[in-house]
Amino acid sequence: MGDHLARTAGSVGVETAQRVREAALKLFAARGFAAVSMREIAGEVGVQAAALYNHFPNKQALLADLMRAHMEELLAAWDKEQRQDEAPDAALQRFARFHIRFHAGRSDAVFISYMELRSLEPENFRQVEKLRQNYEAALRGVLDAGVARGLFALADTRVAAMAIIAMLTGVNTWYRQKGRLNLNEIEDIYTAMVLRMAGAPDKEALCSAAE
Amino acid sequence: MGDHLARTAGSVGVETAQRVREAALKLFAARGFAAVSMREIAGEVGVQAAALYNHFPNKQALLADLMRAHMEELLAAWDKEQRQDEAPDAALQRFARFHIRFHAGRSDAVFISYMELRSLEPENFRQVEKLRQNYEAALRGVLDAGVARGLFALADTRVAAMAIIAMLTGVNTWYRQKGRLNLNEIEDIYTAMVLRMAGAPDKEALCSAAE
DNA sequence: GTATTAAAAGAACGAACGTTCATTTAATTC
DNA sequence: GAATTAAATGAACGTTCGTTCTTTTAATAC
Repeated sequence: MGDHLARTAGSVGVETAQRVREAALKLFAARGFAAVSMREIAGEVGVQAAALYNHFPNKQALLADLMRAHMEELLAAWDKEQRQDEAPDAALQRFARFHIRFHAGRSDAVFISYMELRSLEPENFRQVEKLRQNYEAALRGVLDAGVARGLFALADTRVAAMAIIAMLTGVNTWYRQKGRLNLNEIEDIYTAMVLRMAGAPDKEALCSAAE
Repeated sequence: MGDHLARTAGSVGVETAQRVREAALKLFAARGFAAVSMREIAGEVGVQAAALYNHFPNKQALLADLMRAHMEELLAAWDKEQRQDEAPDAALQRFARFHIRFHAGRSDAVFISYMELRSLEPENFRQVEKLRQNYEAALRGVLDAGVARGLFALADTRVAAMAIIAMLTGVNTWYRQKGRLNLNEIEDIYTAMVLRMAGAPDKEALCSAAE
């Protein structure tokens, strides 16, 4: 007997915890933090709700874990992507491509990170918000450098950074793997728009049509 | 006796319904549809939860009412804003200013309309999504006209319309009435960015720095 | 191989949820 | 001014929620 009781054969803590993260990510993104129950997450993992508490102290900590992890991965990935002594226009182009590509593969985490900030308790919010600001500051650094060298014509790099990130992140609301455009095409379209938006000299002379 | 029972003096149905809408809008925006209870909404209005059901059949219908109303107001307002025979670049500029200004005064409704689509049951979702697509189509019409006349250099007006709307709507995540920039300044910055992004000939010759 | 620890189950907790109902009172109709 | 309708109340419905507790079994340490 004992075929439905207690610790199951082959269960490993870290593996279960990871499967809980994945299930929670998917469910929170699809229906929102408040609308998803611990029982649903547990059901997705194939475990009882009480088992979740072996891995996370409570529901809030699970959300905070997901959001913090996402932002830290994002910052680490951009850190790795950066090149020393790259010209601002090339760096901006790199940023646009990076942002689209990184986020496209993580639509659930992106959705959560932009939608569930309000579900975080103050201390968790503070931490995640700080990471988000770091990312924004990284882009602003590129823009500032471009303005300083006269490459970009931007009235306000703070606003521009937010506008660019909002625009790029918006891709996530409609991008589908089997959609009309593949990721490369989307990146091309957006980098062109971003560069032009920043007032960068256009190598394909799109501006030459002016006047 | 009777000081805490039954119909209260001076209560009028349509007024209470409106106050319910306002309370729900505020609470849904702040904490999300699923996280707000009917009792909280009722408390904000100063009424018992059961009284809400005199005005709305259920919680879902209340959300759908808010979202449909917001989208219909948006479309009606843009319809009024449009000018006959306006040049595409002027129309795009008008759209950008309109979108920012309209949304700035309705941050709660905007938040809900972009975040709680997933909380709508299929039929309600279909209706609201249709309205949203109409709005997107309105902007795409401006962009297409501009491309047709050689005023805009856009590789994909579908993508561009979504990018512009995402970028403009992003203002709502940070704009505050007493912030560093007033609404006029924000509109100036964004219209400049949008026009340049579309590749519109720049009257202030910002492109002339190129090459 | 025994003792300990880790990871699960299942039952139960009180609290809160959306909603319904019977009742009461105010406003309106005739 | 009596009858009707509209708008509220308070209590209650059955569910579901996040979480805790005890128990059981698997994996690990000695």
